[in-house]
Amino acid sequence: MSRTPKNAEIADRFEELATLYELDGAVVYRVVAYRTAAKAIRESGVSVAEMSRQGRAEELPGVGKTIAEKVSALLDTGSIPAADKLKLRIPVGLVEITRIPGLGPKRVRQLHSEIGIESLDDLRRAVEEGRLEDVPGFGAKAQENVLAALAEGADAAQRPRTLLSKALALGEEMVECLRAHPSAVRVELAGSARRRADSCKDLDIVAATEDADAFVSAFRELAAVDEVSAAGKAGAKATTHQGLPVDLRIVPAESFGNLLQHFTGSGRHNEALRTAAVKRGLHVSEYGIAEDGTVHTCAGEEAVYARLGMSWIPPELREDRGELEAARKGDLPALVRIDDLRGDLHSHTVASDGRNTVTEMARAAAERGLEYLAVTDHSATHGFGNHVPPDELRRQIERVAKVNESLGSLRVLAGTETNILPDGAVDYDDDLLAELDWVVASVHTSFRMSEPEMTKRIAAAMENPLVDVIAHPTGRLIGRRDPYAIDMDGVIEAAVRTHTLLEINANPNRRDLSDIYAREAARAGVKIVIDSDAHGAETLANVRYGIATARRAWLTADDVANTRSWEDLRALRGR
DNA sequence: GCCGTTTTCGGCCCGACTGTTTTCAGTCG
Repeated sequence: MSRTPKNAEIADRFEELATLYELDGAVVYRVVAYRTAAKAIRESGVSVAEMSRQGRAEELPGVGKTIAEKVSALLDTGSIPAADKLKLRIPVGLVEITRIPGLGPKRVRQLHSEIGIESLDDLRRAVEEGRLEDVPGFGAKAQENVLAALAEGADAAQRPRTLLSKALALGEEMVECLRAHPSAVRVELAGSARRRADSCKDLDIVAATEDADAFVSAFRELAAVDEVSAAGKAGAKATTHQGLPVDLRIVPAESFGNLLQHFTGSGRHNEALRTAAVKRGLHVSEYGIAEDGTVHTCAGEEAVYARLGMSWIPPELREDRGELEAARKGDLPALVRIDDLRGDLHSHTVASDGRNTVTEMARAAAERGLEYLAVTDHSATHGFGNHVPPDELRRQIERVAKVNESLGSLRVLAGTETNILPDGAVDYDDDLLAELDWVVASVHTSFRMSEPEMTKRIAAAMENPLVDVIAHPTGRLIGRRDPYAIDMDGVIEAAVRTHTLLEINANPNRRDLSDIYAREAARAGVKIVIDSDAHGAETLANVRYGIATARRAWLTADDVANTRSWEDLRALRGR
């Protein structure tokens, strides 16, 4: 690899290696070890390539001497010798076949050894020619399944995920309706929606009820529910009109806590939780905690964690990123809450591409209980919506001053979201920027620069003492656009040096910084700003998704700059 | 292959579902 590979690229290579080992029949624990390492590499907030060069790769959980050496080899030579060797024996086409649901490593191996399948094309021909029937264990159903998967295309296994905002809107509405049902005892949203992940594969609802049949009937009748594929006393499976699968589980009230804990996940969190429990002689499942043949059930989640010797863990932290150890030691952070926010420092008005006036936005912010709102319309070279040329920005400053005279306690800050040009300059003169209360800078053009160029570009903007915060620092759109090539370690370093703040943009499509990067930035001492980037009064409420990301990033109120009064916040800046 | 509130060696989460091997291995979440 000639340039520095990203964590995701390194992780992909180890995922592939894990599958190759799996196809080769290696012991499952070795395979699991590679998958665990791949996940740690993918989720590292700092560059694993850089860590490896510093000889620090083994600091990653699940990365030991062997895998650290393989990372190093990958960086030096562009490939992992063990993978090259395996590929001589195992066609890489088999790796693709394992992505077909129902076809795991054992059965794919069998296809290879029995009838010489080496690729998806081979598999298609074999089914068409009826040769699958020669393979023991492959009946009519298996052939049907393979044909269906092939018909859906290579990406069949990668179903589109639903953005958290959409999943939550549906899930919360359903839960609210179900709670209103007379037989409802407890109803909670579980799964990735409860953990506030970026996106959700499905919705999980856990309920305790006095009349399961009536409750399931009510579930079938929910406005959001389209098709119900299975229903019984234990729950139901359905799909919403948007095609989002919903899983309802009905459980006895006395073990509601066990089930809620189990179905909230994540899988990794539960796995780590159970591994640790086994060492204390406890066996955890969704039905209870078994100890010496006795199964203890828990009505609430707190009791589950308490029995395992730790404090209750907020769902946003349940990703096996150190939360279990912290909970055992009583070291969990006091996560930032939406009520901690005292201001919003990124919003738009009709001056650029917003839908409301300064006054309307200010009133809406005041109604949300905020003390200050920065109006930060797009700058002169924005390229879509209305431009705000320097003269117009000066008029906006006057407008803001007038609104402040007529308004109650909320303070409107005159600001801008100025463009970071390809050379790192911003597109207003310093004289004008100096007249503003608050300057947001961000990238909206020339996304396809090389990583060093993009990093240099953003660092250069941070060097300008009048730039207070970098908005949506990676430019990602969840599920639609990858982050632009950028070295976040370099950006964080520059932020520390220049006292520039970094934003968690709360737009549910962005949530940028991500939880991973926000955690890394805060660890490095960078203060984080959580902004709505509202383009209308109603989207000021989007800060909830920014708070969700911040909580997933382990941030406390102190880590978040806009939990402070405006006077305290302005003192944090690099000006 | 990794790791240490039983361990530097010997373990490594738990249960449901599926298809088809009539007793369970493989796969999945």
